[in-house]
Amino acid sequence: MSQLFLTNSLTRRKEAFVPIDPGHVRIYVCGPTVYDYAHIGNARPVVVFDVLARLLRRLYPRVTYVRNVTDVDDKINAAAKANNEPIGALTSRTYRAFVEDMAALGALPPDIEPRVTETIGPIIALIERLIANGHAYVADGHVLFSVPSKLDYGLLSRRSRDEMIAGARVDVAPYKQDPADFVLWKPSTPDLPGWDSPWGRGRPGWHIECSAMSWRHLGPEFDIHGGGVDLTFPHHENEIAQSTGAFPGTRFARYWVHNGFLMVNGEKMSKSLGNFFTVRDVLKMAPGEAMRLVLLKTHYRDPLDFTWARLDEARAELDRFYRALEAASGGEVAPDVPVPGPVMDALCDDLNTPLALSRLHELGAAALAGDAGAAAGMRAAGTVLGLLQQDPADWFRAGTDAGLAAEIEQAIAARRAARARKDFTEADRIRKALADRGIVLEDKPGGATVWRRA
RNA sequence: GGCCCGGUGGCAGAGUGGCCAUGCAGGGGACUGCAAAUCCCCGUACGUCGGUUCGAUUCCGGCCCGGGCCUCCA
Repeated sequence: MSQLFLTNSLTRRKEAFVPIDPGHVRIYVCGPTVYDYAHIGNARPVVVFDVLARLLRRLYPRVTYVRNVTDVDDKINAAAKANNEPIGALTSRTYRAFVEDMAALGALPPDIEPRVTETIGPIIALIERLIANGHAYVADGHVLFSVPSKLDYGLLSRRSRDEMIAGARVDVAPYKQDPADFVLWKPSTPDLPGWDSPWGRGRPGWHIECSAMSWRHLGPEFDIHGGGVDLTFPHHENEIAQSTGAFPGTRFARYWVHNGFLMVNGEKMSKSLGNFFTVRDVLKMAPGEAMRLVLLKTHYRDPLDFTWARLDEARAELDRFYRALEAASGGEVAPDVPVPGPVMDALCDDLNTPLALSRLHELGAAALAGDAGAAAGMRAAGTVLGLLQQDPADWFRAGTDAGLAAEIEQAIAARRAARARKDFTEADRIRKALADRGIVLEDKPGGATVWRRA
């Protein structure tokens, strides 16, 4: 069995992955806050950790992958108010859209998708433990985490408490004992979501939910915690403080895995710059599989610059992959074969998807030369990468209804007749007319003509 | 200001102390009625200045540039 290596943000080094329980690997990833359609930056961790989960399932007998759904949040409250829509309606509608979009990107659902609204009990229990352990205090209706009470605070982000305060942009509320302290529980107004607690009606702070949900579903200590680099501080740092503070002697997550930031046209994606794209925007321009490939063409830790040219390039690469599958196996799905070693090795080396893809291209070249085994290997590799699982015919001709398909076949027949009588002007006119509608014809050696979308 | 990433050929993007990445785009050729696809061939690549070394894109240091975090953010 291949040995998996992962870059652990805690040590900043690539380490051999050794699970706590080799019989059951447990991973937690920060999921979406459901207040609006997912943007392409949201899609990156989903796809990256989908590949990691698929890989872990190949390597270990049992994997539990937990990704939370944040359905209590100030942004949600604000969006619901702006839309004049009940909060529950907004979150369930947005969650459904998220599920659809991520499925379009080929991401499998996690094993468990806990919601904050279903985790209030564990959140309160966790806060009570923190108070009992001297890491939290009640002040002015709030419960706050006492950062100075945790001597090891700042290990993940390598930031001392003094450095944080030097940033001077922390909100120094009067009820805080220390400027670095953060909210675990805060009072709620009657018009906003709230739950009864020992500290009155209120709602949880942002960070506590992940500590509570991971604890509930994976225990106080588990293998991998994933998320975007931008969450390293303060979110992940605070999660560690909360969880290890509530359960002294435990280490919370053993491996912290962070995906790099996504930019658009060299700039940070933002609504004000006009370069903000949702997954839906992209899906109007290209198949989800092409967007997935864009996300996997860059190593997960590196910054990724999204451009429409890259999306086109990814589609062109997939054309070649599917052509190879079609050439070697006629589109037949091969029986279960192992993932080719070179691909597996690349993925096990800190999820090196760009290298794995280059090896997929090498298999593609062999498949184009007629090597059916290479094609089967591509399919197998695709099960880990979440690519190449379609029938090539669907990839090349998806989105055309039966009527259009029949029309194209008619045009092909007419062109065949024209070619038979050497009327190449007419034959080329027919082909040009189809090309103008995005349909490309290919004359095969045997005399057959096939079509595909451009 | 503090902490942290990254700078590879037209573009994207791996990797390595001395020899091929890979893909896309481009040029030439084969094939084709012409195309498309495929195959073959081609292009001074490693931010910069020093250091270590027989030899550095690869190791070390300074500098320059880009980006992230320090506030909601994947």
